[in-house]
Amino acid sequence: MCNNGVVPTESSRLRAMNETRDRILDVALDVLGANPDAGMGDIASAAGVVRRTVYGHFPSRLDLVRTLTERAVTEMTAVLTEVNASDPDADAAWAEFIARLWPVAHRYRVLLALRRGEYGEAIHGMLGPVDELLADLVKRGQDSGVFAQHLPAGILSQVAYGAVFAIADSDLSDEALGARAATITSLLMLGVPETRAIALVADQP
Amino acid sequence: MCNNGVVPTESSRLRAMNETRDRILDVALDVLGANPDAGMGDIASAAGVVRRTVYGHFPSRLDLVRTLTERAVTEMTAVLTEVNASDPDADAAWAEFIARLWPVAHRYRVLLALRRGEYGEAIHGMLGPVDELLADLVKRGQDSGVFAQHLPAGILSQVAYGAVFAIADSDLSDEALGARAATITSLLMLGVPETRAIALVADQP
DNA sequence: AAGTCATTGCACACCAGTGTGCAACAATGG
DNA sequence: CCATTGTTGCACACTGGTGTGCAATGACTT
Repeated sequence: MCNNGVVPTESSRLRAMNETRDRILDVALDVLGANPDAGMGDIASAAGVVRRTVYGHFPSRLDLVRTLTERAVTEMTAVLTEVNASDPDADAAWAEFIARLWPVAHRYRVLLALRRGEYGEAIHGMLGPVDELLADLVKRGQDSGVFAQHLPAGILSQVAYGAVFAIADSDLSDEALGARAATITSLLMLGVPETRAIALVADQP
Repeated sequence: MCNNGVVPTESSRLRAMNETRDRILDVALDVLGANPDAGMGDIASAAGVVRRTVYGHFPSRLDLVRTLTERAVTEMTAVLTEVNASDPDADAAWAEFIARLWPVAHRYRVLLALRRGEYGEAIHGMLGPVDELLADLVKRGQDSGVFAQHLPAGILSQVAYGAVFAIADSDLSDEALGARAATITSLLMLGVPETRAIALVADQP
């Protein structure tokens, strides 16, 4: 009676099953990214699988989106808490955060669109913790004088990282340029002077 | 044989008809603003009218959205061309533009959401001229050195006025504060120094 | 008074997407 | 070899929105 808990050695069947499950999730990000209104059928065929199979892994469309969101929240909070604790300066923390968040944001940019309409409330609720961490960081920057105060921290943080997603969404061919541009732009709108913003970006690897 | 062209004196029937038509359009902005996926039925009942009547004025949902977009484009280009010609400094022009655009942007903020999914292409196409004017203004600012160049003018203008719409979309209770915040934020992300941005906003009535 | 016509209230067909049920199939594991 | 089980392909019912057709109504026009 071994293998009583979960996934000790993962028999080949289970591995295959998880692979299709993961593939569905990965593909769903792409497909929904291209068209947020895509149906389960579109996702299924894009994943090389039948619609019925998708429902085998995710009882409903909402479950799929929810799982996607969970992933995003997990990855984002991980980056955010880590950076938040390590860097004493709010502006440097923001710069590092965006730089490290960029690949994630680029992958999950569809969630911004999905936040409206239909599952908006569910997604919005799950993204709450991320929003709070973000607002805290901006608040810290405002209190220490490195960020502007023309907007309350809650809204300013939303608008700033909304811009990051917007840039991630724009058809920018160069990936690295996008990351730098997103960092600089968000820093600028947070009230960081251009010279300082450029210096911060230059520090990034 | 008078009244051969259009609307010379508008008999009371025609006036009533145009009133309902305009009411439908006005209400549609609100309803779609609250929920971009709202159906013709929702719009109809919100306008105090039956669904069938809406189809009497607009043969299809697309026609309605198109009319809405036409309105927005007309109002926006009017403001934009006027401001663009009058003000020699790009940053001052942008500040005035946003200030005057604000009420319009606030009304038509739904178009930002509608730009994706379903009618996205149609709307995007109609908004083309506005995008160009906007990009030209930003380009002018970049060439004269008042705007930053971390992003190409086309994308930077999109992101900047995307932020304006985002602020218009945020649940900001104070209207006047929203306009000022939108102007300052967009100026900041265009690379205008905070002091200059605040000075420009202070010049606004 | 008679006619015009926007509006109404119902009817309907149509479409697209969702979610479920079930019998077959095929690869894996004992 | 046989049982398990993820996958498949087809079936179906259901929902919700779209767009159309048509007779009846009632206010306005001539």
